[in-house]
Amino acid sequence: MSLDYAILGWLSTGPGSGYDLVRQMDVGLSWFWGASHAQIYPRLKVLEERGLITSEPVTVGTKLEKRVYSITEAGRAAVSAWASEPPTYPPNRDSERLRLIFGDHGDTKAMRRHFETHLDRFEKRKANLQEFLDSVTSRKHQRIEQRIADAPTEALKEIPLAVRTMAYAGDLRRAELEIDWARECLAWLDDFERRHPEESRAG
Amino acid sequence: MSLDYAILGWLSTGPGSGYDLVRQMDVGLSWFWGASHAQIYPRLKVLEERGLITSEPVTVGTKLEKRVYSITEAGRAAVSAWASEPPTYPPNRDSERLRLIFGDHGDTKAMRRHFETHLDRFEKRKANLQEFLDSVTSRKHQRIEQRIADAPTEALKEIPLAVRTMAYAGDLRRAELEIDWARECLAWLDDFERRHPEESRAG
DNA sequence: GGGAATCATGTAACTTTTTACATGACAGTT
DNA sequence: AACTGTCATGTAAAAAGTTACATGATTCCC
Repeated sequence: MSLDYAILGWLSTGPGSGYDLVRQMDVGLSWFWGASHAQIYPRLKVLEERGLITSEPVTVGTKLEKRVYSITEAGRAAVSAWASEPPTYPPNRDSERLRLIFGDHGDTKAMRRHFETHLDRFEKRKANLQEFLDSVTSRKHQRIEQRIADAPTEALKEIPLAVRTMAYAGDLRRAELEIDWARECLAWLDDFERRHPEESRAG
Repeated sequence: MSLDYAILGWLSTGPGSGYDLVRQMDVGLSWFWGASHAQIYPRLKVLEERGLITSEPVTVGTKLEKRVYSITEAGRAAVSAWASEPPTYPPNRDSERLRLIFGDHGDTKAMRRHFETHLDRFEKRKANLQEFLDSVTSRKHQRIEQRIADAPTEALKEIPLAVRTMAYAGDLRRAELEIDWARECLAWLDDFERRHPEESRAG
């Protein structure tokens, strides 16, 4: 179960609460594996039962308690074992392209809206990723620095930053490809509507 | 639920059995929405209960019965309504990149295996997509022809083929991007191992 | 006629994910 | 003192998806 390893992997860079993990989803982790608090809190309990993480309560103010989780040696071993497992590929699930293929092909206005939404979404995504990639390459992330510090040899210190750069730069290019694709689809639609002005309405 | 619309959308191009739909998953539909027979058969019953599809038993040979489903007018209306709904975006779930980010960064051999698997997977995917795209553009698909024939005006006959070409060509470029990405990651790894031959082993 | 592959359809148990419900503390501000 | 936003953690019910179990017919080849 990948969620387990998203949690364990994140905790392998330092302790944190369930809420920290929920926050982390908004600022980077969800590029790879998104999950809501309703999944995270129960899962943390399971991982603790299995001895892969431990927790201690921390009192904030006078009454508010949070549980701060840390990875155990067993947890680190589990991550290490998972890391060399062969990848498994889930089925493709793309509701947007499903709509494009099976949608109402008389309704070019709806098609246009969908392409524009696609374009907008990936332009925003590109901007966010660019910002995030910049912050990674200028080494502003405490948890990545921790990873670098934890590397057992000088040479291996290079890797944590490199894999993140590769991963996020890859995502950035994926976003750029989607932007190009949406623009080309819109250009085709412009051309279609120019050639067939009578069809340029909801069907 | 997108599976419903994958089923309805497919049935909107002509009647077919559950098994036909299962087969279809291997030859095109699963590029967008993969599903196994264990999901499809129960779902067909639900859609029939809701009046979106109807079925009739067809006897093959002397005893074997199959149920052939057809979309109803209510079903077509449901597809049409769904087609103009705004898209919803599911959370990202990419276990491969999760492994890259949180995997064992001392084990460069495992990293290499993962990049090679990625490369291999998308090279195969590219080849399959290329073949499929060729068969689409040379109009060898009966169900696409049906879509074209069903278009209410001459101008709209252009759309079914165009959207499929856009969709599969987009997928092809996505596959090509993944191939480039994997090659670059491997090049980085080659360079790393050249610079640090002592780390070129499982850690 | 036997065997293998494929056609054809289903169910049961389980896991994973989503949506909604639910609660309460703390911090700032008007 | 009331209000708003954020911090913080949970549960319950439902939906969606996977894996395994299960059965029988037909077709084709040997």
